[in-house]
Amino acid sequence: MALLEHPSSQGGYSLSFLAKAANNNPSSAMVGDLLDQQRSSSELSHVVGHDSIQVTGKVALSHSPSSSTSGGGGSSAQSVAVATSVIRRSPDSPDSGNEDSAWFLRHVLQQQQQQQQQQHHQTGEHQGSATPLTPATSPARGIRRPRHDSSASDVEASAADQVELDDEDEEIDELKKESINHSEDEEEEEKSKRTRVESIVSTMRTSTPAAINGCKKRKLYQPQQHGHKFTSEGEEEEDETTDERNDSLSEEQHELSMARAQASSRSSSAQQQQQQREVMQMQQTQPHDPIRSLQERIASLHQQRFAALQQQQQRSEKMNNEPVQQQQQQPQIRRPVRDDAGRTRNALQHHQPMTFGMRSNLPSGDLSHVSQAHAAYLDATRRMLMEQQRQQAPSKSQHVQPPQQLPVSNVQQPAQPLNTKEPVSSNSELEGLAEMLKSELASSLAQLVDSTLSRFAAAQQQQRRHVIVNNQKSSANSISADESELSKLQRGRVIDRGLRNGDLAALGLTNSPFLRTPYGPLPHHLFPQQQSPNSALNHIVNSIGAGIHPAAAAAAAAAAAAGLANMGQFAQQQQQQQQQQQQEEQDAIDADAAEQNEALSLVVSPKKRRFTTAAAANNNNKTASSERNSSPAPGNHQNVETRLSPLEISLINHSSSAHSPPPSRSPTPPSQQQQRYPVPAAQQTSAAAGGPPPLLHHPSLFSNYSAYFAAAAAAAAAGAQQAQAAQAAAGSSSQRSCKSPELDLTSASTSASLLHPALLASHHSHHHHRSHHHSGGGHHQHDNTDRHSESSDGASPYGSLHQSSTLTPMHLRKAKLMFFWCRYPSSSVLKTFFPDVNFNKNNTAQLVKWFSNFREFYYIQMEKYSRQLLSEGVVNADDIHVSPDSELFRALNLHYNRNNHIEVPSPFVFVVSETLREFFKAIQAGKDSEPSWKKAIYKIIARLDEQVPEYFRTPNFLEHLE
DNA sequence: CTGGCTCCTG
DNA sequence: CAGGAGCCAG
Repeated sequence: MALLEHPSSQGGYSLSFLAKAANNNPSSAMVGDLLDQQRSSSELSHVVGHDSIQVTGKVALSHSPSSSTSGGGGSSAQSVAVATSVIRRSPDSPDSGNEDSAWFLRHVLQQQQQQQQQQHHQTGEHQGSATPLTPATSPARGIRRPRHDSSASDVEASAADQVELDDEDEEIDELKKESINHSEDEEEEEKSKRTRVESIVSTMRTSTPAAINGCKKRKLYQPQQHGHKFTSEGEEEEDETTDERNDSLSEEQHELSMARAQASSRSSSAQQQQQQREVMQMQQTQPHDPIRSLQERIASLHQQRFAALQQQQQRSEKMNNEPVQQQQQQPQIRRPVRDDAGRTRNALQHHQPMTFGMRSNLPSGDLSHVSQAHAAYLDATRRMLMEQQRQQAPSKSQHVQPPQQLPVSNVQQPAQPLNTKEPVSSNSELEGLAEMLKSELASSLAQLVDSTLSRFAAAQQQQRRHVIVNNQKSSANSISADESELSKLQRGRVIDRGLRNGDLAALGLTNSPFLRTPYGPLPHHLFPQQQSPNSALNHIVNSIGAGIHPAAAAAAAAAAAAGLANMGQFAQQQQQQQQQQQQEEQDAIDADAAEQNEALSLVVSPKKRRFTTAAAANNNNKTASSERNSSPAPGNHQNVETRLSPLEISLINHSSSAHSPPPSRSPTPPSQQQQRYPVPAAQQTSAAAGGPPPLLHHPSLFSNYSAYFAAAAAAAAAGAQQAQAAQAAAGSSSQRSCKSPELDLTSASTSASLLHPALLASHHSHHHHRSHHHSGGGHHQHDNTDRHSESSDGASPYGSLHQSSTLTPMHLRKAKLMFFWCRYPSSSVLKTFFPDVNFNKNNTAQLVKWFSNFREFYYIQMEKYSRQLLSEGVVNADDIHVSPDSELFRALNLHYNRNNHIEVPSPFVFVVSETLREFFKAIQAGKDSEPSWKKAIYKIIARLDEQVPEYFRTPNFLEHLE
């Protein structure tokens, strides 16, 4: 529940920002949409892997501790319903016309036309099944999947689909009914979102750098998130804004925006406005350009997906009563949920809690926007097939129904996303379409990206940079609304991530400069690597990377590599790698997200230094963002809100809901549980219902990031070669850290997560030298340092790193921040987080001593506070809920996080509450009179250690700590 | 014996 | 926080 709080608080900001962004920066929103679309499209090919991943993630989540905590299901379901309702509404293009400016109206009209045309095209292409996948079908799926057998469900779904096409409004009404309170707001929001999206798309077309990014669909999501995180840096600003806007937009809007974005991206590459118009015409009439035709198809597919997702969500909401069904549905819903939840949350503050709950549920499924997208896509394709079959022979429709089972199949068969799903549908047509789309998208995207991006990227990049610079120059308050919006949006997203992640996300570090830094460098790193495979890819990557988010660039590079390279095997390998990396990265992403959030606060201090020019540029951007955040209240507010909100919410939930107890007693923090322990779907549902919210959040966050990371990883892998990837993985695995054996077990799944793709890439590029040295030189250093005084830093032969044997106050700060995750770090692990230190016996002991001192203070505070609670008449340890705004946390934060470099991670909040309970119980039992009565508590707390976010290993980390 | 931790003190 | 003492485990 704590997680929920964070998002909500942030959501408020994000909402306001979103609104601003929508009004002020339609382009950014467009970019986000484009990115999303691109991701989805690109992801399609790789979907299979993602799906499988998602499933696993869900399982893990469900397993976690939540079984005990069964309370939140209802809320989550409601939130889901809300999201779905929103989505449904969004599909209705006509409604979107509310936007302020005539311009918006134009766009809306155009969009509507486009949509209609697209639909027609789809139908024509797919044999008329194109009708929106929509809600009816999706819900049916949700039900179906669980039940598998029910032919009735299939019939309903088919009927629903038909109805849906004609009567989206009705669906909307239903949704409204479901979410009575939220419906009105949602509708308005949806309309506004649509309009925004349209405007954005139009702007995108005109401005389009984003479009370039959009080329690589999958990565787009991830990059966006990253971008959000890093928005402060500047280059990412547009993307972030777009993302934020997207968040605000309903899923349906997303679909539309995606389609539009794709079209816009292409058009933008060619020519902005004219292109837009052309695209519209193309869609309507016929696409002369293969790309456009592809875009249209994709857009239609996306729309269908979204519709299906929405339907599923809606049904899932309905199904909430039935946990099992919900669980089954979750996989498909996950992605939409995440987007919807996050965005809706931003858009609708009232719904925030609900959306959070939704997120939590969905995230559990998680990871996978891609998987969800795939599921949606599959659903759409299925529906199409179904319709076709109906037309031909009603009986055949049943075959289509099998799609419900698809989730399972997807899970089993990660390799072929589209194909796997299609087979389920049992229609070769779908497969053919999927393949066609994939190939077309890949080729078209690559070409488009190359040509358009190369042209526009440079100009756009320059412009963006200029803008960023200007923004940076201006004070945070004075900073353009866009930037502020971006930063806010980023925060919001970060929060979302954090929530989803549960573990690290809670930290709120997502915005942390760390993350940003990696991204900045990533593109550059990626480029060289990618260059080897394809020059074309390099171009794309370079253009994208320079102009757009690194993540987007990475994604684009990956997509380009996959598509252009033709290297079937090679591409496949990359995809596989990406998938694997994505899984691993998902965890890392969570951490990153958390870090980023914190980073924002940290960013506040402009002191950061960066070695490379690119880094400098990034830094500038970051600093600007940081300044924004810090100087204006927003940064602080966010932190404060997030901190307070989670605990408060948790408390509220506990008090209000019977189920409330979620986190209280579970030995391990929810986040850990989620990541580490695979949970059965059934459990998941229970967890979602009553379980701790954090778990659910993870998946959604992961999905976005995971895609990005996967793309980045894939790009890196492709370019850099597997060897490097292996090294990176090994390094990350070895680095990871913190101990608790029990947790480590879980880490097996999460181990990969530690590494951020971006970080890895950056590390490789920048610190590749280091890694080599580490293996060999590290020992030498130790030996030398051990005997001799720590004195000189010069010892390090490692050129890039200026190592010193002395631990500086900055190192102390970093160690303190690390304490939020790890109370009992092993010295070996600890050393890995201070690569700039030449460790010898002395400084190692010093570092260990620090943590010992940290613990001492921590336990003193805990004992003190627990005694206070006892004196206040608290009887039941389960009633103890620590609020981030409590005196205890103020004291702890003062100690470990004086400058509020990071937001207190939710896992730490959990640890604190758990520690308090243990102390409380021990004191209550009078054990404090016993000799070493604290040791038992120490053992318990030692088990709660989590891996320190991978970004803490970033060489630039210290720079971020002012 | 070493490493690591806790406890106590300054 | 750092030092020092004491305890414990490998």
